[in-house]
Amino acid sequence: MEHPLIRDLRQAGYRLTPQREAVIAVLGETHAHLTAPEILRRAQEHIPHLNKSAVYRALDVLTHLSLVNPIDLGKGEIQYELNCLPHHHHLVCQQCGKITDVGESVFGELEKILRTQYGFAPFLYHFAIFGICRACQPKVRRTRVSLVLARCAQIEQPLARRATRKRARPR
Amino acid sequence: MEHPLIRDLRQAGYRLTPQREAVIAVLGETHAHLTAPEILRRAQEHIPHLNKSAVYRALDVLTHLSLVNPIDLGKGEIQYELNCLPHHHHLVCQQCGKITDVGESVFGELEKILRTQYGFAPFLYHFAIFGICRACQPKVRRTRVSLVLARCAQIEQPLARRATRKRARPR
DNA sequence: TTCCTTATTGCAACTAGTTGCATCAAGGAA
DNA sequence: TTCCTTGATGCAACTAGTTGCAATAAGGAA
Ligand SMILES: [Mn+2]
Ligand SMILES: [Mn+2]
Ligand SMILES: [Zn+2]
Ligand SMILES: [Zn+2]
Repeated sequence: MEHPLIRDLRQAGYRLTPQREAVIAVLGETHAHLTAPEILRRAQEHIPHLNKSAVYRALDVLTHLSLVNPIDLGKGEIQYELNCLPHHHHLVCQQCGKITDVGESVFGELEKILRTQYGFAPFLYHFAIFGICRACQPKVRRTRVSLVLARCAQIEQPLARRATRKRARPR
Repeated sequence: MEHPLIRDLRQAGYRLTPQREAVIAVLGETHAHLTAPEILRRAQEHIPHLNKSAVYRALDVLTHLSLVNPIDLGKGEIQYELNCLPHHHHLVCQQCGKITDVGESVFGELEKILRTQYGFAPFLYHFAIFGICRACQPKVRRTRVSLVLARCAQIEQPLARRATRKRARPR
């Protein structure tokens, strides 16, 4: 019988092509977060001369059908995963990089407010919420940064990327 | 006297360069959301031979200091704005594209939960929340899409981009 | 099964964004 | 004011992602 994602794709009026099938297969083979170039590379094991445009377009279609979630964990790359239940979200510490998974219930109240007060039906599939984890909060200097105050204690440390570059070539 | 953002930049140990000053000036001149290429173009009116790397790196620094917010409204481009108080967020309808601004209070309960249950201090500066607006909800077909059900009524319509391409060349 | 419509692909040319390294200059120290 | 340290820039070469168009093929109809 047919993969449920493929059924949904067809039901939405899209055609099933070997290219899309390969992308779905790659995403179905793992529960990890994959970048588009990674997906391209793996899908080429199924279809050797698969073009990158087809992959990007397939990911667009699947994302717009909410069959796939795009994820930005602040690493400077977008990752993709199948949209599975139950949904989960990630707390990303800007200081140490630690990622904590949380269930979908944290958005319960937000969803209620948006539905009742705004009549808006939100898609709360997979969020990355940036901030400072418990362990890092004492380490973060209590600098007052312009308009963003107390409530949002600020980071003072240079970017991970820049720091890396620095260490790599101390001259 | 000194611009507060520049004071914050210095206080965090970064140097003030004409390049960074130009980027800050461009963002300060407008309250609109600007893309990196737009910022580059405008900043080159201040510094004609300004290099794009400097702009991207300046935006990185300002973002990591939370002086600037990067914004993804689902248009396939990242926009930037100064991080001003009071914070606001956007509800983006996936069906008609309508964008509704909401205040920061919608995240009140979420922030409380993350702080008390997880000890996590979130940065809730500027979010885009995707979903379906009140007006579009009747239009959205009640298709059951794989694992994502009832609660998350699904979109069946092709992407805006692809639709455009389609209309543009009906052959 | 064959045909037809048109969605989808591959491709090429493009824009966006990243990175390593040599050079430059901000800004603190003397 | 001059010097020095080292953070920041410019550049070039790269990867990531987008787009218009001609060719292809999915899948419905006959
Ligand atoms: Mn995840
Ligand atoms: Mn905004
Ligand atoms: Zn941390
Ligand atoms: Zn709408």
